Amino acid sequence: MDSTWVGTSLDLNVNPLWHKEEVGLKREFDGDYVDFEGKLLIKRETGNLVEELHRISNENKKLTEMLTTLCENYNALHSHYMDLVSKNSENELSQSKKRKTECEEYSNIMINSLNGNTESSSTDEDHHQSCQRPKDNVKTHVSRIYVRTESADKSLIVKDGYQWRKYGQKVTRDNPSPRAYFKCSFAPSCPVKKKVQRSAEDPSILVATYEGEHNHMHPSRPELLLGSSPTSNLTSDPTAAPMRSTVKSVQKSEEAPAAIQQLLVQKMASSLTRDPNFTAALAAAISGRYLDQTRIEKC
DNA sequence: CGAATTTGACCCGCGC
DNA sequence: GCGCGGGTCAAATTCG
Ligand SMILES: [Zn+2]
Repeated sequence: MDSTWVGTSLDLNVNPLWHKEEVGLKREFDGDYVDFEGKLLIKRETGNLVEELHRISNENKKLTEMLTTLCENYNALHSHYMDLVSKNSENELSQSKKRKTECEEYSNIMINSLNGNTESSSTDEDHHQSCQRPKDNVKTHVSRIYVRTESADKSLIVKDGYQWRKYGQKVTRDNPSPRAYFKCSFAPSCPVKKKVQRSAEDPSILVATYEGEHNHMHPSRPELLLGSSPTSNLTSDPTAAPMRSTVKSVQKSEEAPAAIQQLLVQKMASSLTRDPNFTAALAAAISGRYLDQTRIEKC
């Protein structure tokens, strides 16, 4: 996520402008002679800055986890909503017209954040009305999800909040990457399956195909507390490694309709901005990321 | 030690 | 029937 991504609709203080000591610290450097007191002062300031960096990085990590879980929840909710909508239309349809078999609903959902680095996704669209009438198969709710991820290795994992058990992996004909088959861990009471395969054209996109509908609750962790004040969780972890956030830009321009993405962003943002704690925390997170960036490119 | 993953075998539909 | 390609099973293996 880059700052313009959120900065459009969220009223955040993106500019950190923290530590006015920086000017004083810069003034110590004019003239190529730095005396001992200046060194001491610089050392002390550096210590403070490092401590602040750790604190903010830690906070940034927590907020990123929060955002990830939020996106998972959003995705699960959206998928559930799609299921309800399709079921509803199916009921109406079966009462009115039995003959017209509805083509299975390809609901293309967007996911925003997964796996350490958060990125956007794009919906490929084959919204063809090919009302195929195979067997009386109206129950298979197939939904396709395109996940933008940067893990170029063979992890092939899509964190959507549910727990899956892998039961197969095959190489397919026209794709160098294998396809993984998963079942819901609540098998066989929950018949949901999903297939995950890296996209053939862009290897940084995972294509997850969900099939079925969960009949149990979302086992997502509800214990991460959203209402905590952003200044309260300052548990300074000395071993906290700074979050290595890979900064990158969305370059899938031609097949990523930015309008839909903006719409989703606005939808999520409007539901988020009602919580002032969250906005403040997000601002802090962005500041932390900004700090991290500058520190990385400085070292 | 039980659960989850791996991975080759197996199955099944489809075109020839 | 045969081969092929996608999907699943299950024994072996690894993992927590
Ligand atoms: Zn399930």
